Order: sequence, then structure tokens, then C-alpha cells
Amino acid sequence: MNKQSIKLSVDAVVFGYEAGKISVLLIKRKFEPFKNHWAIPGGFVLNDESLEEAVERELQEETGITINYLEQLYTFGDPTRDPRGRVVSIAYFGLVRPDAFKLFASTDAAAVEWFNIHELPKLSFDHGAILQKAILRLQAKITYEPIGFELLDNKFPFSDLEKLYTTLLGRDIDRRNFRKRILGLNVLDELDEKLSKGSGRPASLFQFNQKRYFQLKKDGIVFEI
Amino acid sequence: MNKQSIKLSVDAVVFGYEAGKISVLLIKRKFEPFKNHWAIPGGFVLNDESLEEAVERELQEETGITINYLEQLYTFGDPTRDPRGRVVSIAYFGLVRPDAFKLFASTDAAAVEWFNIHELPKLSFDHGAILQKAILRLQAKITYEPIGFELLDNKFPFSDLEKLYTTLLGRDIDRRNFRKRILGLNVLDELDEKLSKGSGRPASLFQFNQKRYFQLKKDGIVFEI
DNA sequence: TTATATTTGTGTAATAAATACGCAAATAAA
DNA sequence: TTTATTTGCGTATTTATTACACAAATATAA
Repeated sequence: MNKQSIKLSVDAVVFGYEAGKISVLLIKRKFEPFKNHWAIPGGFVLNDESLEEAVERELQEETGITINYLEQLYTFGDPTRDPRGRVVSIAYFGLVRPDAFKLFASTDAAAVEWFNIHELPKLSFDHGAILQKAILRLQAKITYEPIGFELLDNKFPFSDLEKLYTTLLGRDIDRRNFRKRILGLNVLDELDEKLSKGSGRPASLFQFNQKRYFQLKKDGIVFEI
Repeated sequence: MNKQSIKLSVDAVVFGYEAGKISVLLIKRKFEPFKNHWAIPGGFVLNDESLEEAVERELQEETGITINYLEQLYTFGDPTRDPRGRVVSIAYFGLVRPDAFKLFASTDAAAVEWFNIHELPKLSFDHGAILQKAILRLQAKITYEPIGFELLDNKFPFSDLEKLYTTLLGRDIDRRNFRKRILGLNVLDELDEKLSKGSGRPASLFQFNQKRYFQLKKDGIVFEI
């Protein structure tokens, strides 16, 4: 049997949300192949680190960002996906809060930028397909897991959540029914604080109660929009 | 940077169903480590084959089985999961029809056997965790994708489908409502043939119409139990 | 200061979907 | 020929989803 010579990398599709726009974090590659082309951040796995550690390390090195939520997306293993030879990549799916939005300082990449998911550049390797799969996962998953909160500030007005859902699902949602549904799930705490932004009645701030969610989940209550 | 020395393998959790029992295909390992212990079939990926090809090849070599449905499950990459060194494994999830049930002739394994998922032996490596994840995937997925049919003969009486669902979901289902629901999805063709098995009124045979399902799916109709 | 625009917050009636439920028909076995 | 077993089917009740409008609180403009 021939010696196996397959390289292993991780890639991360990181989403952020602000002002009604879903963005994804891309880097401009510093080296060949695809030098100076846009790509999903990622890189080779070190021998003694876990896959998640590899993702977090690469994100740190290339974008300086710290991630708020991370899950495995899919493993891409087509033998021709990398011109350098056989590279199998385990793709991850990440979410960051708005406050993490600005603070990146790339060292290993020529540039780092947020791109609106509707205005994407052409991507390196099979990263277009990876990104597509991640978008589908995000859209599907917010309807049955409370991951939307991971894209909002810790405290948020209800209208932010509503806007996030209409944006992600790409359709209008009845404001009253949505509020009833979400508050009925009993996983949001209403705070005493109010937030005024511009004109209009000030909004109560809410906070996702993860502990209560896990408890309810254990009891068999399912999050569903 | 140190040279990467990570090996890549695939493993397949293959489920079968017969007479109200869900089984999983296991092999007895022929070599160290875990020699003569039970494990999920799998092995190292060759340099120039896709991941799916690797799975199908290994299944063929170790169990002689040909699979009916295959999808990626999850990639397991804990640095300590294999005593031989760093081995990252991409786990797959497969289903076979009852007629494929008997015909295996192992060459690369000391033994091959179907085990009821409720009477499993202790497994090698982290295969217990992989299998657990596969069972959860199977249980979840039959409620929102028509994969249950992949576990039945091509033509089946309705009661077989009902039994499969009660078994997998682990709870009773109202027979009339279930039938209404499934037939209402309009993805089953009722054949002219009848099947008599033992006593009782003979049952009409049904067939899953995959083409119609894909069409309906494209139109936005969702399969859901 | 007052009027206007903007955003938040809330309840109920109408419609649709899910659930509960029992008996007759067709066959094999006794 | 009687009995046991399995299939096939309809309707009423309950529950969940959807549609829909106006008052309260603030900022801004007049």
C-alpha cells in the first residue's frame, strides 16, 4: 500500500450581523495559490491540536477575531479541490457579536474584510461552495436552534431580533405573532433597562437566558420558529 | 513549521431494518490496535479517491455490502482518539435495504455481524460516540427527510413503514393519522399488487416515488412527520 | 410649545392543522 | 364455520397558526 499523503486543513465561515446586514469574514490571501484572491480564513491543522483549536488559532492569526459560537459544518474532500495536491478541509461555521466586529488586525493575510453575503467576490478553491453551504445552514438553523442571539449584542431590543430574522429568512414576519412566539418560549429575560435610538418609543432590552434554554431543552421543549 | 503527520480515515455507520429491529453493521477487527474487538467498518483514505469512494471501497472490502444511501455524518478529530497516533476520521452514515442484509463475505475483517442497536458490544476507538451520533441523526432525520424508505424493500406494505417509524421514534403512532399524513405527502405510489403475510387482510404494496418527491421539494413542499 | 413622525407594545377572532377515536372488510388458522 | 388477525377508512374535538389595528412613548420639525 502506498503511503498516504493527504494534508488536512480547517476553514471557517464566520458570520456577523449589523444594521440589517449579514456579513461574512473573508481574507485576501498573502501567498500562492490564489495569491491576492479572497478566501475563507483557515489553514493546516497542527499535529497535536484539536480541530476546534486549529480553527480558533487560524482565525486569531489571520483575522484577530474571537468567535462567539462555533460548530462543524462539513468536510470537503474532493481530490481536485486544491491545486497543490490532496487537501481535505474540515469546514466550520462561526458567529460573532457586533462588538467583535471591528477589532481585527491581520498578520497572516494581506487583508481582512467583512462582505455582505449578497455582494461576495469570487472565492479561492471551493470556498464558494463552502460558503453557500454555510449560508443554508445558518438560515435553516435559526428556525430550530436559538443561535440568532449569538449574532446580537448581549442585551438587545426586540426589534433587533425581529430584523435579524426577517433578514435571514428573507421574508416579512408578523411583528405581534413573532413576539408572542419568542416570548412564549420563555428563554428571554426582559431587563429594566430601556434603549432609545433616534425617534420613537424607547424599547425594553432583552437578554437570552442560555441556562434556562438548556433546562427547557432537557425537558423536551423545542425551540422552533 | 513542523511537517504535518496526520492520517485520514473514513468510517461508516450502516443501518439496516428488519422485523421491527434496527441493526448496525459491525466488524471484528483483524489487526491491532483493538484486534478482535468490534468496530465500525472503515479505513484509511487513498491519495486519489474521494471520501465517498473510500467509504464504499472499505465497506466492500470489509463487509461485502453495497449501500443504498450514504451521507456524511461528522468528522472526529480528537488528537487522542487513536492510540497509533493522530488519525482524523470522517464518519459517514449509511442505510441498506433488507435484501442486502445477508450477502456479506468479509475479507479484511475477522467477522462481520449485524447488531441490534439496543444490544451493542463495547466498541473500539471512539466508535461508541460515532455510533451514538449516527443513531441521533437517523432518529432526527426520518422526521424531516424521506430516508425511511431506504431501509425498506422497494415495494412495501404500509404497515412496514408504520412499524419502522414507531421503532425508530420509540413511541406509538396513531395508525390512521400516520397513514393520512404520509399518503397526503403524495410521494407514495400504491401498486396493484397485494401482499399476504400470515393471517389478516392482504395489504396493498406501496413504492416511494423519488422523482415526485424531488419535484415537490423543489416546489417548496416539505416532508415532515 | 405644539404638532408630526417614528417606533414600541399589546389582544382577539378566523382559519388551519393536529389529534382522538371505532368499526367493517379480507384473509388465515383453528 | 367460527375465531383471530391485519388492513383500510371518516369525523368531531382540540390545539396551533394566522390575520389584523390602535394607543403609548419618545424625537424632531414647525
